[in-house]
Amino acid sequence: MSRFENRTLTLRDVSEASGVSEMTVSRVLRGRGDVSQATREKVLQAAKSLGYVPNKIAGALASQRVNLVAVIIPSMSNMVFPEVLTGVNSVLENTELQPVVGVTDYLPEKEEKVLYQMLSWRPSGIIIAGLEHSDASKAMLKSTNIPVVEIMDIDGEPIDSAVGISHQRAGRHMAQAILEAGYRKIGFLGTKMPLDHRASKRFDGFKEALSKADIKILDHEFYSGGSALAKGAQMTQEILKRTPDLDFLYYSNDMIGAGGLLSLLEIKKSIPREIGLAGFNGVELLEGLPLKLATMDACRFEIGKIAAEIISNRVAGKKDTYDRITALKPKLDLGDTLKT
Amino acid sequence: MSRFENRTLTLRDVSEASGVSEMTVSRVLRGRGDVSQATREKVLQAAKSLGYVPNKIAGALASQRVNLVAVIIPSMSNMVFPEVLTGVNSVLENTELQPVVGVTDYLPEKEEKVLYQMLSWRPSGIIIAGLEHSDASKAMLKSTNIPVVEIMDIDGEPIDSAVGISHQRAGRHMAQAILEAGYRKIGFLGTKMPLDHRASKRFDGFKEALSKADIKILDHEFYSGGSALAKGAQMTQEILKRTPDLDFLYYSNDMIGAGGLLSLLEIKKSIPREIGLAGFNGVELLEGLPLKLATMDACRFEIGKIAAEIISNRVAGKKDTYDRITALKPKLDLGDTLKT
DNA sequence: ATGAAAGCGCTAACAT
DNA sequence: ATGTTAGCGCTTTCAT
Repeated sequence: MSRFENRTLTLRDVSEASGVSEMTVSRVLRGRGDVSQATREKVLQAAKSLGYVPNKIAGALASQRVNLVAVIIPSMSNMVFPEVLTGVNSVLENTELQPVVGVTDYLPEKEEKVLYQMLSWRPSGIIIAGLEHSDASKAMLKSTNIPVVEIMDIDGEPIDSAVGISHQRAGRHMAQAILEAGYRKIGFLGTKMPLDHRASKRFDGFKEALSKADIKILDHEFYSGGSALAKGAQMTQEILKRTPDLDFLYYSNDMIGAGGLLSLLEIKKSIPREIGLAGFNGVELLEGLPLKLATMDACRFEIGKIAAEIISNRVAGKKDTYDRITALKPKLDLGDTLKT
Repeated sequence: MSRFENRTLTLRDVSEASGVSEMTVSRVLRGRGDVSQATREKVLQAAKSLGYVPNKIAGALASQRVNLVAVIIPSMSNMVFPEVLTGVNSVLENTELQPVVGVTDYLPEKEEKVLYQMLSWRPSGIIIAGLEHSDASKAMLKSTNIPVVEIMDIDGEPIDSAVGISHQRAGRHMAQAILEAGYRKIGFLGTKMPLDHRASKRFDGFKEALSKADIKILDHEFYSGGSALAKGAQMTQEILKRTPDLDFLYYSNDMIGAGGLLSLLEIKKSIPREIGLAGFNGVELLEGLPLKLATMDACRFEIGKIAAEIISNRVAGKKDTYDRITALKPKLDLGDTLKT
């Protein structure tokens, strides 16, 4: 292509090719208005024919501005976080800002590392899942003077601001709906993940609401790893073998709930009469099952969207349009598996 | 925290706090060996107590090295690309390199934009899905002198190197397996996505192998948008209403295949006797269905892993351990829905 | 509307 | 083992 095989092109190359100063080239390329039409065209033409791509590293260093937003999430592989990202993207697409994603695998040490990495790029904002962080992570987040939005959860004190739902409340509400429907012998099935604080909070809220009605969970089952659908089926069989008189199963996520649902349909259980089921998340993916699983929408897209709006507003210097804590209200969907 | 609320800390601050030159601080922080134990500790201590986070922007500019690998994929929301990313991560985790992901939504113009954005950060390597790119994208990829690995597909000429499977071959093989099993009245169900070249190639290969046996697809159905599970169910009902004597349905992905499978079980079709089914991708997510859908593994994790290895080897200056084109062989899994 | 000079915060290369 | 100097490729600021 070019004669310079071993280095990338610089402003200077475009400057020489177009016979205009580097400064003016820079102005044209950043789309600033104060350049004559004639020079603008000359420069654009030269840049294009050379195949010049600006160096953001140098630009960022000089301008002290990095149009990156760090998004730190625990996982990529379940349905929930990709949808949060879609929400983030939907907003950032229309701005100069660009999301950069880091994954923590639910490990605080990894969160710490990822956060440090991200901060070392001096992003314009941080969106990070959860309110629970290691001391070191908290220290980093606090001492930074860029906007920080903690997402998904609002049961706790945010460092800067937070957008999410109350998982305790979500658990309570599901319990109340189950009790109202007349179910009394309730089992819980979830992940063996002490570090998934939001799942724990849902479980806590759930048990709390039950105990107000003097009901206790009759049995529970936890899993880790493996295909969620298969695990859901397997755990369901096991919990029912051990405690056959259960009349309701609350699953900590829709995927294992769907596995349970399918396995119960196969053995011809009558749902929701004989046994009721509910999951959590509202994953659209699962629409199309023979019966629609009762669930609660976690407002994932909305959370991503609002978080990105907060960052983008702050970066633009506008005053906040959201409160320090934005509490979204998850909608309960009874589906076909929670009798009314 | 610190007295300097409005600027982030620099090497200079650490240098002053520790009474050591900036250069030595830099050496310590980059973990280079040529520093005495005493100074090393002094510096580390100072950096930690100040809460110093290095500025990679400046470091990258000075060293002309950016430890970023751009990963450009069409979508985040289906199961396939997150798993590729997991493969990429599994390798890059053990290196200095860090993946940065860009999403194109299967749109060539967006790919062009994302690629330009990525290149402007001067990454150390590029992993990009597919072999089909706009002329401008190709020009950018060609004129770059960093390693470029095109992934998922090998039916075509790579710019630099490629890792993937032949989707034409995958389609052919599935067709052969179906024919061998004795099915003759075959329907196809897929996405209405002319820009998903890999799906098209599978379809082409599939039709080609059928026509060698003088068989033509009896009917087909395309969809776009919506929940894949639900769409699969719906399309299946429709194609069978229109062409009731179909004895096999080939789905362009496992998700719609699963939807079809569930809907056929519900109307008590005998699978695989009365009608056979197959999908594509081998999504682990679906293990746990009442019947295991026949499918073909797309080697997603492996593809990501090898692509990252190629980049990481090249960056390390080692000579290539993989060929220009690495053809992975997808395994056919007959499951329970393709009779033998 | 255009240009010249200075410097962003680091690191390479060369002292000592 | 440690320090000094000179940039990296841009943008800011100040001239013209």
